Amino acid sequence: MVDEIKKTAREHLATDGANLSLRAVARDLGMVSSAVYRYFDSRDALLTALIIDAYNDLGDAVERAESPVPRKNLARRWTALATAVRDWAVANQPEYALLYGSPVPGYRAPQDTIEPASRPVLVFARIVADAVAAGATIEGTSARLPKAVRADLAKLRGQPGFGGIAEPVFAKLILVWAQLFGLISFELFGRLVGSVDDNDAFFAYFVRTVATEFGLS
Amino acid sequence: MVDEIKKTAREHLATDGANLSLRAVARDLGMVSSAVYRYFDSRDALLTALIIDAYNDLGDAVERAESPVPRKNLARRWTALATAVRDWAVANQPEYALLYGSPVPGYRAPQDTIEPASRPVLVFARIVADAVAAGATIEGTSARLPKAVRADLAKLRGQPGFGGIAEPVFAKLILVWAQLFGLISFELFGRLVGSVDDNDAFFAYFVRTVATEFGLS
DNA sequence: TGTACATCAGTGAACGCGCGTTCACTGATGTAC
DNA sequence: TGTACATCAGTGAACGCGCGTTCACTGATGTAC
Repeated sequence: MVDEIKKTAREHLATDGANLSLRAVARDLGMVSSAVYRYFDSRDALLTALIIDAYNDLGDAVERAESPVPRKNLARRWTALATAVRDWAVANQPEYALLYGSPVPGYRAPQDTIEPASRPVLVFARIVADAVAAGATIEGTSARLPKAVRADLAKLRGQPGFGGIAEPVFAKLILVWAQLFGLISFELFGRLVGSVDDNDAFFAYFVRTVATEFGLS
Repeated sequence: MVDEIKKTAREHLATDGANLSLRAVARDLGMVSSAVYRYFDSRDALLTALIIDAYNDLGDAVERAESPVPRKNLARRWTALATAVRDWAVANQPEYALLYGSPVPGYRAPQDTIEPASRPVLVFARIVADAVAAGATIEGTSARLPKAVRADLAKLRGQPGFGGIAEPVFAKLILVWAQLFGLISFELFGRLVGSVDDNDAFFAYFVRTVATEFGLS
């Protein structure tokens, strides 16, 4: 039943975005609005459940795409990762907007969204770490990194999954990650209309340029 | 009076986001809700006015920052541009979310938002065109550009402001533009929390790396 | 096999609130003669 | 200088709708003896 409610709520995301109506969801299910309270404490609790599910769904998709690729084939691992993120975003636009668009007014994401939210970037970090270990030359890492940034990034080196990534590479990782999501947002939010029409081809090109920048092969 | 309404509506953007309430705005102004209809045809018309104003405000800020820089100093022009975009976004977060965040559910942006929306990227295009004219070497433009993308971008070459920018450079321009907004969105929407704390320093670093990639000096 | 009881998913009415939009109107201000 | 009139910003009530949340409840199902 919880799943039934979430499924219907997910459909409503498409039309209502984050101002999802609990009553409308109940109506669609043929129940009375108060019945939903047996399964979710409040509208925000339902929204949180949807957000966590969406993060995990994306995390699953990414890991499912990347893990079967041979560890040594770094370029294909990166391609699988990036493509999986975009494919998921295209297939689940309302969820993507919920996760990566404007914050929902008045909604504070609770702590338990953090872990699922970080799954895709951890996959990327592993690829980059493996590239570094394999001796890849990474472009755009030779500029003097400001002390403050270096200190910020140094804190993360201790965390599992980030070992071996030097600060300038880490900075590059974040910049490329922002680029990936910036590009997907541009595409989905209609900012490429009028310049790029073949989004598949453009994205593939982007993926290739990044592979080159990271010296992946 | 129109300005008064828009000013109050802008304040409401901060708390309500795009589901701005016309009645709440009227209430704040000490008028009755129907009075607003003397100035705006509907809630959507008010929203459109806010969007156009925001685009123009950003456009003004960008042009004001970039235009006093000597034409030959390409790196400083790019820095002025990028910094102006971010400064504006930081200072006007609700407006930024309205323009560059998730699309408003049920709202279709009318045609007259297009021209103001393109002002900042045109400034960037001019800088890139000047760099090309000055013989700069631009990184990440040597990969084979897919035919479909090449065709898409070729269409834009005829338009004023884009002359002289070859397709691979154009592709790079778009990718960097997506990166700029991706990074600003990450910062404002809280996705850098826990990795980068000193956002100013990190952004400055980003700006420098891009200047290098474009061979600006 | 039959009865008594507990569980619990879902009901229905209500609270108190908000919204966008319409419509006939008031009443102050400015203009024309 | 004084009167008649038009303009028009803003009013107030109403329409019809939606919302999240609460609360006492019904009634079917399953369990225990």
